[in-house]
Amino acid sequence: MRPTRNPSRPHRRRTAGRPRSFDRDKVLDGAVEVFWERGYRSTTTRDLEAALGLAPSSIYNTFGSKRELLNAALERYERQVTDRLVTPLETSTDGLAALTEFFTALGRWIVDHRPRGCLLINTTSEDVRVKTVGMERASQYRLRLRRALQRAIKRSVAAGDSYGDHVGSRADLLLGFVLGLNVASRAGASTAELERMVRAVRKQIDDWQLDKSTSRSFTHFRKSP
Amino acid sequence: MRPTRNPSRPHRRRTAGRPRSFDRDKVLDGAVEVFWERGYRSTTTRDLEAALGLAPSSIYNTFGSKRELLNAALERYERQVTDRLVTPLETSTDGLAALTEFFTALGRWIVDHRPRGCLLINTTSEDVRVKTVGMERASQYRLRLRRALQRAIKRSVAAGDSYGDHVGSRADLLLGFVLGLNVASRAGASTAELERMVRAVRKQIDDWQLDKSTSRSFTHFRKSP
DNA sequence: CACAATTTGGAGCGTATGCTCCAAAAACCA
DNA sequence: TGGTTTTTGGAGCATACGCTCCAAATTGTG
Repeated sequence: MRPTRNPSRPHRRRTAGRPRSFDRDKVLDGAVEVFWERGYRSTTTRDLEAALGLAPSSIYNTFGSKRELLNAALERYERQVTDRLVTPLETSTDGLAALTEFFTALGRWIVDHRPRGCLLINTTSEDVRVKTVGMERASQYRLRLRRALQRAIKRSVAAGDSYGDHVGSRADLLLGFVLGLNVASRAGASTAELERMVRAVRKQIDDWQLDKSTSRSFTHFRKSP
Repeated sequence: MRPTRNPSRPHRRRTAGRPRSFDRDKVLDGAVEVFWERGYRSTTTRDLEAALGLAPSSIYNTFGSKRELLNAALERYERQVTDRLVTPLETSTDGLAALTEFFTALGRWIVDHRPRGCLLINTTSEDVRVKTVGMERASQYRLRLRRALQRAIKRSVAAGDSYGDHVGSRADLLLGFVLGLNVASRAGASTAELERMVRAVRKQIDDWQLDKSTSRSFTHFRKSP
């Protein structure tokens, strides 16, 4: 065991040294791209060196190991997804409309990044034996997203837009569908297929809405004996 | 280039030779297990040799390469899933009841194999650059499953159990959810979480049912102005 | 400028990995 | 039984891979 510095938390410099020639966040963005396309296991350190334009010593000096670089990349990826998709859903005061907007934005995100799916999900899918940090991260992300979905449904109930029973179930349904969309993209679904799926979930959300003359609830009522 | 025989289609023997000491299908079952747990990329040929109890020459003589072994394993895996889950759905004459049974069986399957998810989906998630046979296979499987789901919904419409609009959308919703369930398992969802998800989709299917006094459709009607 | 501190380039180390090669083994057939 | 064909065990090859090491470069400081 050699006494190695913890690369993730650099101590304050006592005296000066040669400064870094690259921007840490830009490099992480590059790492996200590579891992996202090739997966963790199929990405070699030489792939990373080439894509990031860095020598191995720079990478290892800054991030410590390939696995830690992945973790840092995952953190950055998650924040970008969260900022663009989850936070708007969380901060919205709308109910079902917020859900519709969320799925519209998600659909755009997924189509834009087709066929790469979700980096977080992809990395958890590679080897079940290694308990990755990605898995912990994905669990927390799932929890957070489900909570946001459920709260939007509750807001719609409070506004009288939607019926009030099994709110949690509907959140679970949506959560499962979000995961499914990502994996459909990764598994090679066409843009048309993905967009059709997004329309499907939005239609279902529409059907949860009460008092909408064009909605299925009317048909529903009319067909009842 | 050496003239190599095509291992996947052994020609009929002209004269005898030493017979194989193992059962091809049992070996494939073993390969499914290994690939399912570790993923393709993290499975080494030595892992396979150990798990299958075979020498490398036996594996390569029989299957040709690691990739071809995966393809053969995928084929076998797909048939098992199909027999247990998809065929019952396709051959059933029920409508929504067939869907409920399908998701019950799927839930059991997924919980039984937690946290391995779906081998087909997992293998498509590893490296987006290589156009795997698994990806083609997964696309066809998705198509087939969607068709089966849609037909069940249509049967329920024909039987007067369900309203008749946007049948395709509902099939897409269910299809996306199936994919989501698998990836939730792989991503470390607990048994409780998975079962909750299955209950959620079954509740939604229930809500598609007309003329059921305990169903949400009644609430739906009652709450309408 | 000398010195300490840090990063950079890049050679290269030890092991892992997919696969091959070949002699020995084990079957059928004449 | 001798001949032919195929499989089996396992040594081993060529490359890939994660990572290390170190001299040179580049900064601030005294």
